[in-house]
Amino acid sequence: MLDEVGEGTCTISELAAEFQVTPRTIRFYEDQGLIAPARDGLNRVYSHRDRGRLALILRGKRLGFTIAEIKDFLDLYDVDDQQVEQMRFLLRRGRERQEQLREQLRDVEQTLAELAELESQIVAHLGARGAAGGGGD
Amino acid sequence: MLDEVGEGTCTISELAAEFQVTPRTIRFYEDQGLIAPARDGLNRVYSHRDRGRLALILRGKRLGFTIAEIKDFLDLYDVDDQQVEQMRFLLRRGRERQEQLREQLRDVEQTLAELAELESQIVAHLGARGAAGGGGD
DNA sequence: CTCATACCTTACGTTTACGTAAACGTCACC
DNA sequence: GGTGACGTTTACGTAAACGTAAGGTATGAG
Repeated sequence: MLDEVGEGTCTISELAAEFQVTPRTIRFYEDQGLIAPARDGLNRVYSHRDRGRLALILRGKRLGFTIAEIKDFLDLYDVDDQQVEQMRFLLRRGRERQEQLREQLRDVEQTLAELAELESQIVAHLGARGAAGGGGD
Repeated sequence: MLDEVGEGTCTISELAAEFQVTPRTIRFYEDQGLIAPARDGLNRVYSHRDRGRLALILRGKRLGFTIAEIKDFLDLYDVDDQQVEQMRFLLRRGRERQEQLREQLRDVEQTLAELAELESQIVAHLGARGAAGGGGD
């Protein structure tokens, strides 16, 4: 066990397991410049800070941002909190995304309504033929 | 003007313009079996019904469904009312889709919540520095 | 020495939904 | 009778986010 590089450090597969992703995914993020772990020879060594970055990356993904967007996003959190301009930028991006999502929300709701109607029509139709159409759950 | 094939009919580029898509897109949907216009020789001729189908396709897309899913979805609206077995199948598919959508709905709502929180944090951060960060609407 | 593990890099494969030529037919018009 | 607008088919290109070998390296165990 020669990997005594630091205290809160870990390997790529450990980090991957911790965040429920594959090592490949983490390397991919590195390729894209989202994360830059230290090295012990060739091997990647992840610090507490790296762990934080990965958490932010994955949250960005949950929010539906692209890798490129998340990169900007991360660079924002990088530069110590001074950059008011960049904060405003992020604020704008976030609001844009909110609008997109609200539209999506309306669409989904409308479709749910239509599907419900379709369902009741089918049920009625089946019922009319004496074939109880409960679906058999 | 030899295109007197019907009354409510139109060409591919007319339809494309009407729905803000390219002719290529419409041909692609045809390739995938989502739509099947009549032909005047080689040329495609779109009916009122075709127009309705395209509208449904595009709505499905806005909802983030794949083409394959939309195809099933469309077949749903096609049903000749006779086949009880098929009705039951469709009923099941419809219900499955509703579940998917409800999940999606929850995801979107959660994401919106997270974004809102992010926004308020940023606003607070900007506010704390005396830089009124209203976004300048 | 050999094996098994865990790591590495390079790089092609995958899926979805079209974009973008290429090469051709055909029609109305001047 | 050439020009341009519009149509056709066939087919390769593209972007996102990894998956998935292929092949090399380092290390501890037996």
